[in-house]
Order: sequence, then C-alpha cells, then structure tokens
Amino acid sequence: MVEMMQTQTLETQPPMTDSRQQIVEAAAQCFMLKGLEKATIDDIADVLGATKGRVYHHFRSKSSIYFAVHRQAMQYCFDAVDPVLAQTIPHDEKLEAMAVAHARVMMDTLPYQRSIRLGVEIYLRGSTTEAERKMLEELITQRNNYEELYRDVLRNGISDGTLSVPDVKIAGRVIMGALNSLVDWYRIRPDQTDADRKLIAEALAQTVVNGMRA
Amino acid sequence: MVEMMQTQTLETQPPMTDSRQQIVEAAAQCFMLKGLEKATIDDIADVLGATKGRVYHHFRSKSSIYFAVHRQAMQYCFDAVDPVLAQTIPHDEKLEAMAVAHARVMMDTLPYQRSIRLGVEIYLRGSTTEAERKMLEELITQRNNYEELYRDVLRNGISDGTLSVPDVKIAGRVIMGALNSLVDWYRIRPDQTDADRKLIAEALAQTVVNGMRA
DNA sequence: GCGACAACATTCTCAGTAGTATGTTAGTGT
DNA sequence: ACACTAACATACTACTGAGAATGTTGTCGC
Repeated sequence: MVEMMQTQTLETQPPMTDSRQQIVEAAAQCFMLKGLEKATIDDIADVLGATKGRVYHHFRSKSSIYFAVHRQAMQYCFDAVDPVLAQTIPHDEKLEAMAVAHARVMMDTLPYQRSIRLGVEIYLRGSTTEAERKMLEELITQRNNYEELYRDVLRNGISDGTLSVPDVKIAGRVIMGALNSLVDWYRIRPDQTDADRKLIAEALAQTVVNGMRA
Repeated sequence: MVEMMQTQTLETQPPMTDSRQQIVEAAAQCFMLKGLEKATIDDIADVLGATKGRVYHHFRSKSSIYFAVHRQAMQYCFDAVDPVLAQTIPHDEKLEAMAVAHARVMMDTLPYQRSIRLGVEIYLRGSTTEAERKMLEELITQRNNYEELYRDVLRNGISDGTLSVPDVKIAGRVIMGALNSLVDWYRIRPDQTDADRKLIAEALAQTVVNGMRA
C-alpha cells in the first residue's frame, strides 16, 4: 500500500512571478506551433512583443524554459485529478473519473501538454549540465508519481473486486497512452463548445476503463 | 462498407536498392538515438562507416531520408496485419489479433516507429517544397488507411454484435494511442526473449480490446 | 536628486549543420 | 583502350540560432 501521496506544489528553484509565467505561456505556444527545436528564443519574445533580452533576463537558457513549461504541465495534471482522489467512491468509478479529468486537462492545456511530449527524450540525451540532469530527474519522478496514482487505484480496485486487468503496469500504460494520445489528434476548433470536450473526454474514459472492470 | 483495401506496396519514386536500404536503416537508428533534428547527415554516414557524400548520392535531402524511413515503418505495419485480415474469425478475435500483431511490429521495428513519431508534425510545418508536401500527404493518407482497417473491424463487429463501443472513431484512437505508446516506454533489453515480447503484446492487446467486447 | 538595481533592448560572437562543388576510383559496355 | 558513369570522399559555403556582452530606461530608497 502506497502512503497517501500528497501532491505538494512543485516549488524548487525560482518563484513563478507574473513575468516568468508570461514567458512560459508564450513558450508553450511556440513549442506547440513550431516544435521544440525550431522555436527560437526570438519567436518566444515576438509573441510577447519583446526581444531576447527580456527572455534571457528571466531564464538562463532555452532548456530551463522548457523545464518550466513541463513543470507547469504536470502541475495542471495533478490539480485536475486531486479532487477526484479525495472522493470516496468505488474504485472503478474513481478510475473513470480520473481518466475524464485527465482527458479534459489535456484539451484545456494543450500547448503545455504537447510541449512536454515533444521534449522529454530530446533533453534525455543532450542534457549537458548537472542542473539540467537534476531538473529532468525530478520531472520524470513527478511523472512517475502521477502515473502511480492510477496504478494505485487499479490495485485497490483489483483488491476489492471492482477492477480486473492482466497486468497493472501495462494497464497503466494503456490508460496513459490512450489519454495522452489526445495531444496528437485533438485540434482546437472555434465552433467547439465545452460540452463537446466533455463528450470526448467521457467517451475516451469509458472506452479505456470499461475493459478494466471486473 | 469500405471496399477491400488491398495494401499495395508503396512504390512511388525511386526504387529501394540495397544501398538506399542501408542508409534508411542507419537513419532510423540515428533518429531514435539522437532525435530527428539533432541527428546529422554525418551521424548517419558515421554509422555506415562512410561520409556525407554517400548519403547525398542516394538522397536529395535529409527530409527525403525521413520520408523513406516513415514509408518503411508503415510498410512494416501493413505487412504485419495483412495476414490477420485474411483470416475469417469473429471480429472481436480479429481485432485482438490485429492489436497483437501491431504491438509486436512496434517492438520489432522500434527505430523506425520511434522515428515516425518524432517527425510527423515537424515536417507538417516546415514543408517547403511541393515534393515534400506531396510525400507527407501520401504518408498521412497511408496512415489513415491503416487506422481505417481497425475501424472497419470495429464497425463489422458492432454490426454482428461481437463488439460494442461508445464511438468508433474514438475507439480507434484508443487502440492506436495505447499500442503506439509502446515506442515511448518499451526499451530493448538484452535479456529479453521473444516470449517476453509476446507476453507484452498479448497483455496490451487484451487490456485494450477487452473493453470493446459486447 | 542621486546612486543602485531591476527590467529590459541591441549588438555581436561563435559553434554547428544542411547542402554544394569538386575530386577520385572502380567498374562496364564497346 | 577508351568513353562514360555510378558510387563514393573531401573541402567548402552560407546560414542559423543560442547565449554573452553591452547599452538604455525606469524606479525606489534615502
């Protein structure tokens, strides 16, 4: 039994001022539109109607901006599922509710979520400095913690007979894989209402979780 | 009812000689290891114990190499599911068998499959030449054809009552998302036998398809 | 009203990389 | 033996982008 993972707000290194937040937001936009490598610092500055100087004043390097984006993306995920975790409902229902919440946050914070998909491996190889390695390791740990939340619910559900899967680890992968694939195929359309997103999220969650019910 | 999609071998543009094939193989390796952008032509040449000249003799540009890798990756997928499609078995079993085959090919041709995930969007933006646009469009069409194979089986299964999902399109996304996520988390280990891969493929396929059975 | 510092803008350097131009060599048909 | 070409290697160019160095402006304590 894993002890209650209280999702503390990620608060290492520099404080998130409004200026920094703006840059992170612009960066997420750029990363999504042009890709991690092709998006330049100048691009990010352009979005803000500023120049390189402003960006480099707040961030040491391009990679540190990416890490900030990644961190924010993870935070959004944690914040979305936290209220669901607090509920006391059957584990199969909880799993589905978590899946819905995750799917929703994928759509609602698309630029961030797309950015993190682009860059994880890129920085896994070319992490030069020690600081970068540290950052990456922390983010990977956070991601693992997040996925562990789902595996926990799975194990609990199996224990009390509401859930059933061939392999918990693989079931976790299936959930994450299916839900995260949203960032690949979901496109924001102007004529799309909040209700539309809800439908997508629920259909996705149902399709995934149905197969895991006992 | 979609007419029988006879997966013709992709045979536009230049013939796949042995020399070209070697370069494509080396490129897939490099793309997986260093990422699409960071992998240089020199890197690819190094793997072959050669120089840029050899590569540029056979391929006009870096992007054309990527397209060749992508094309090959798709071909592997088609070749893997084709025999399953030919079988006459219940549609739920067929869907699971297809999923197993797809999962297997993901593991068996990992460098290729990772490469294609990396680059689709990258070349969606920066496609300068008309030839590139054409290539991309063809590959995207092929990918859609491939996914349509799964949706077809889903629809057939729903018709005869062996399968049931809230939404065929989304169910297709779930299948692809869950199976393709293999390229993110599957790592080749030396002590891993063919049987191990089989187990992974079957567990994955079961977990995904179980939820779609009527 | 002045020094000090934060928040930028501007300009420059330097490394890396796609693609090109120009050899070089081994084969092949005649 | 000769012309021609495929299959490379080598040397070079042109460009791009990250990050640093330096300059400018506001603002706040005192």
